[in-house]
Amino acid sequence: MIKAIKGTNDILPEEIVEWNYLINVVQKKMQLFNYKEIRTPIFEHTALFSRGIGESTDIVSKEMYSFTDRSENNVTLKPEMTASVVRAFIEHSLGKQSGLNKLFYISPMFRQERPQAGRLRQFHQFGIEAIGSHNPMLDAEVIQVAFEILRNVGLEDLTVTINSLGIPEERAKFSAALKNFIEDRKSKLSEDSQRRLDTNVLRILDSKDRNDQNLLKEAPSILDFLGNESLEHFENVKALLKSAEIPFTVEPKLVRGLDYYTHTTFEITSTKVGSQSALCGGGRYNLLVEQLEGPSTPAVGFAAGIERILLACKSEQAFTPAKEEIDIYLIRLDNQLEKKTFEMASLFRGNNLKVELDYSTRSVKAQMREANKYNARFVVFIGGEEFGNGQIQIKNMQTGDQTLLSIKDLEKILQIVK
RNA sequence: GUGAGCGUAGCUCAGUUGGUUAGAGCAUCUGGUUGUGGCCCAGAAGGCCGUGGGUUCAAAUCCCAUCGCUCACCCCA
Repeated sequence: MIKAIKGTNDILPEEIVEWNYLINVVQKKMQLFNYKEIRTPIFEHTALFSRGIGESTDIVSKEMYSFTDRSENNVTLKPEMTASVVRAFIEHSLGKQSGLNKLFYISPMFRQERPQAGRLRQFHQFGIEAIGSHNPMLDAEVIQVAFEILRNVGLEDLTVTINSLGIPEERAKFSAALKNFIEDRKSKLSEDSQRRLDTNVLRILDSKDRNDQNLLKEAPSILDFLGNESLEHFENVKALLKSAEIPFTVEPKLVRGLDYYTHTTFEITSTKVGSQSALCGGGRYNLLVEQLEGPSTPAVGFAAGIERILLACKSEQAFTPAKEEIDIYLIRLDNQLEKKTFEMASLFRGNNLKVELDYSTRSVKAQMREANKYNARFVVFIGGEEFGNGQIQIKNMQTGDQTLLSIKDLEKILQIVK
């Protein structure tokens, strides 16, 4: 038997209900905040991601689904959306048409990692890329959109953490200081963190190792290395979040793994989804557009994991989808009447009624059971003596009341059923 | 890439000092008198006990291998 590829999931009809609910909330919120949807191809030239995300990041160095196509192009299934959106922004000169582009997306992403709870090889994200403004209002707005979406789908166990990484010069100074601090304690660190000393010093900060965290208690804080402008930007963002009544905590150790972040970074986590607790992550990336050979343009955005959010919803029992029902189930008392049943179905469906019928030849009892299973509001009996007289029985499944009506009196039938 | 756990019916799971024909609940299907649901009752169908090898008179059960799944680490949504 051929099975789905490891780390990929079928989304069955039962689950689609939850997906649609979430996506609906996302679309409504995006509309309210005036974000425009953008869709980009599912794959891109590999160079876009290696240049955009950062050669040394884990995503690029070991998680990408890359291959060469028949024309010997190096292509990659997109592991995240920011690089693609920025590419489209540059390619279509969106910055020239409008000073500020507020974009959102909903799309599958691909990363070849070992799957676990809340981590898949094909997963789905929605997110925002707001390109074209330095204003801290936009940082705050982006966080607000993410937070409100999560709140609106019914999640309560949410933690918003924010931090600022400043500008590259400030980050470099901090990196050096941190490296210094750590070199002295190198031997006491976990193996993983010792390795990170060479690859990415900043990431030692969010090591999960308890001992590491203890050692890091007295480590320098990025916030002490920020210049006045960076500090002011950060203070502004915090003030705006407060005014929007979004609860947050400042976490100087929140560095995030992608190279392109500057200034604000943030994360929204839940304790309800297992080890992969980040439902949403994002921040400002003022240098990426330029780095991808576009005009120097500031930007800020986030990405949120749909599967993780749904996991959180499930464990918080955040929403209970409404029971599906159908308007009419057609029951034929006589199997000779298939054509007539089909015509009746067309007639009702033509009047915007949700109709179901039996496609096998089954007893009336079996058909009734099916009608019940489908949550039919009404059942129409076709056949028998009354049918010879041009009449049908309509049964209200809730009350059990049954009415005999003439087939030709469509007005009356619709009146009862509507 | 590293580590741990688990594979028995469509689903959730019972089933070892190795011993008849492998079970339950839910779901499915059919009945419970002429043409009527839910609840209830009766019955049916559904399994190479993940796969391959080994030990044994005898393996779902013990051993080895292999595949698959899950969770965790790394890292990220």
